[in-house]
Amino acid sequence: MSTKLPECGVARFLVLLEGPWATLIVRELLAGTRRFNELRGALPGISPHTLTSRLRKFETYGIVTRTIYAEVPPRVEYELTPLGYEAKAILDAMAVWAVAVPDPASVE
Amino acid sequence: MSTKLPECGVARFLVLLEGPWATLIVRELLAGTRRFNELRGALPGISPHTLTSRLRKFETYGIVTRTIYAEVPPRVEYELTPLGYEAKAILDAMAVWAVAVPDPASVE
DNA sequence: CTGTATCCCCTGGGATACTG
DNA sequence: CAGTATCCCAGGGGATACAG
Repeated sequence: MSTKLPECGVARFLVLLEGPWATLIVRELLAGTRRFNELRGALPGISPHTLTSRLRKFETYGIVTRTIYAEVPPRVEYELTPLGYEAKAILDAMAVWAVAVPDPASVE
Repeated sequence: MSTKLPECGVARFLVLLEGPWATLIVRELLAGTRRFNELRGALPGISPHTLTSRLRKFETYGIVTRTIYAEVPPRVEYELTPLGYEAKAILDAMAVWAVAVPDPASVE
């Protein structure tokens, strides 16, 4: 990120899971190994551009592994590393809390 | 956010705490009531523009209250609502996990 | 002090087309 | 199937100046 955020754990998290799709991709992988197009299908609206971009970033941070099977047609599987799986508790907590927050649209 | 994300709890969270500063502001308020300039001082680099923008959004979602004291000079205090405080566990978890993730810069 | 108003930049993300 | 390459857009965010 261009913005220089303060040095704290939360900021590290924000840089890693930057952007609206990042967290959703991790969430999808939480359910198990996924192939490129399986992820696309599970994330309606995401473009291959974005998906590739996020996946590559996760790889460099070591929270996702990319396994290539030299077959025809080619097959590539993405899977969370143990470290990646540990994010599950956080995503679950995020979902629970967010649902409790009232929707301003329904209020105003 | 312009992007239409899937309908799930995690997505709600992402929309609400959109942007790198949002979460950090909540984190700061977790420590207690803060005035506008106290937040600015605690968040080096944030512009009044951004701070105001995020704070207003939090208000509309009911996770932050804005109390205005008709004094001279004017004083305005921001405080998390009980609902807002409940996000503490999530931010703590985020920080713990993120610190465990290796920094790719130090690896490459 | 607490914002608001402009103007500009940057990056995530979409759309589309094309390759190994 | 699994990407990569372009081009474009939206909006978060910074800087600065100004207002209540």
